[in-house]
Order: sequence, then structure tokens, then C-alpha cells
Amino acid sequence: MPEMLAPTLASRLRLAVVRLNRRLRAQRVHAPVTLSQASALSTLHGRGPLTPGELAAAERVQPPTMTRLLAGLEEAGLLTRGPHPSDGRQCLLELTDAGRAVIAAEVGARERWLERRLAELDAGERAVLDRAAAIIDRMAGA
Amino acid sequence: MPEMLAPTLASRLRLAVVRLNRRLRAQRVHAPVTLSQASALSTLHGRGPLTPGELAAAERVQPPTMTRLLAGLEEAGLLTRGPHPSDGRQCLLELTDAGRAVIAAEVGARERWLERRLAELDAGERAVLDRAAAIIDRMAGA
DNA sequence: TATTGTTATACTCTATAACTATA
DNA sequence: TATAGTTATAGAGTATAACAATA
Repeated sequence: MPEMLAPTLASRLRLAVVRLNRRLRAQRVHAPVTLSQASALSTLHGRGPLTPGELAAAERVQPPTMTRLLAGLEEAGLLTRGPHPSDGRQCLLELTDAGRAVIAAEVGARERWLERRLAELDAGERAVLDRAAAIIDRMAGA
Repeated sequence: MPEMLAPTLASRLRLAVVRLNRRLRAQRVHAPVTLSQASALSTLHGRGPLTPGELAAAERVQPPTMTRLLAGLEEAGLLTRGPHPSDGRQCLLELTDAGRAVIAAEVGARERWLERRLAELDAGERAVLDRAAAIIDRMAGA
């Protein structure tokens, strides 16, 4: 009987990430875009025009997953597909003004829940999360 | 034009959590239970017999979501439903030996990907993540 | 009546496999 | 042939609304 094994760091970090992810998704009920779409939009904003394949690689999702996310974002008018200069198969994704506005709105509206939680912490705890965000992103291959 | 706004801590933490969550889910292809089931199992292991409602509250999911998770876990023989001593509507969920074995196996097998990533960090970075896991869990209301 | 849990239904997120178009 | 992207399909994860059983 493995009664009360001490949870490892991997175990605790995994559970923490699963739970915070759930809470974050739950905050998006009336948001203009879903959590995954917001993530893709952020990457596109930060890294300039990308092809669908490049964006899929940056987001660490498979190409069909990106195809679906892009369909929603394009339909909502948040990005456009421009022609690729040298390859007819590819295209260049670029944010529209509406897309940039959504990103700006995220900061002010959608992340309010997380902002509030962070505001309840002390400065030392926020510093820990700041460093952790960078480490986690690196581990996740972002 | 909001060109290149500096990402806030909330924004960076959100993206980090989304991406690590994705990577973790991708590691579970041949695991005996899904990521959400593993999370429920861990909570049940740590907090002893619970009713479905209590477990849903602890996991911060809605009751129907827990109903579905429990159906899979019960079918796999990883937990049992015992009678509630004073309320015929409720039942008490308890891990079976097989359920406890799955939790033990998680440590050895399913979290290997994360263990490896953590092993690549230095001790200071692991200490940061250790503290961050506790803070995140508290923020997520776990 | 109020509460606990389940069923019905629907949407998001993601993947693999098969296909199309271009290189 | 090889590569970029899409379509087809399926399964996990989650929610809200409606229902059944018990308190």
C-alpha cells in the first residue's frame, strides 16, 4: 500500500498548471476569442507576420489544430492572409486593427481575474511567478 | 496603434500555463488515465473519501464534469462508490488498490517528461518552480 | 422546496490520417 | 517526390439546462 507518498515537484507543478488553466478558461465566457485563439494572437503580435506552419510550431500545436484556430480568427476579422512572396502554398498571417484591439482588450478585460489574484499576492510572490513564467515557457519549448 | 505593448505578468503567466498544459496533455498518449482523471485521482488520494460534489468542488469543475470523469475511473476499476452514512443521495468515493497503483505509476512513468525537463534546470530554478507551484495552487483555489 | 447527482446536449481543443496543391 | 496546408474524423474536457431521487 503506497500510503501518502510525498508528492514530487513534477506532480505538484502538473496539478497547479492543470488547475490554473481550468480557472483561466472559465473566465472567458464573454470574451471575443477563446483562450487558445488568444494565445495564437499574442504570438502573432509578438513575432510579426508568420505562415500558418510557423505559427503552429511556435504554439507547439499540430498544423490541423492551427488551421481550425485560424478559421475562427479570420472569420472574426482579427487577422488576414497575405500572399507569400516566393511560395504559392504558403501565406503570411497578419493581425488586423481589430486583432490588435482584441489583444489590447485582453489586457484590460480578460485577464482581470488573474490580475486580481496577482494583486492579492505580495511583491515577493509576484517576483517568484515572474521568474517561474520564464522558466515554464522555456521548458514548454516556447 | 498599440504597437508592442510590454506583456504584463498576467499575460506572460497565462501563456506559460497554457503552453505547459498543452505539453503535459500531449505526454499522456498511452497513459492509463487522462490528465483530468489523474488530477481527480490525486485529490481523492490526498483528501480521503469524498462525495462526488466535494470532489467536484475541490477540482473546481462543475458536477456534470465530475460525473463523466468518475464514470471512466469507476469503469476502469480505479475507485469505488460506498454508501453515504446519512444521505441516500450521496456516495463516498474511495480509491481501489488499482487506483493507488495508478497514482504510484504516474510518478514513475507519466511524469517522466516533466521530470526530465526539471532535471535540466539548475537547483535555483527548481526552487522557484517549487514556490510557484504552491502560489499558483493557492491562486487557483485548490 | 432544496439539494445531490445524472442525463442530454453542445462547444472548445487537440490529435492522427488522408487529401490537395505547389515546389 | 517532398512539403504546406486543409479536410475528415475522433476523443478529451468542459459547460449549461433539464431531470430524478432524496432530504
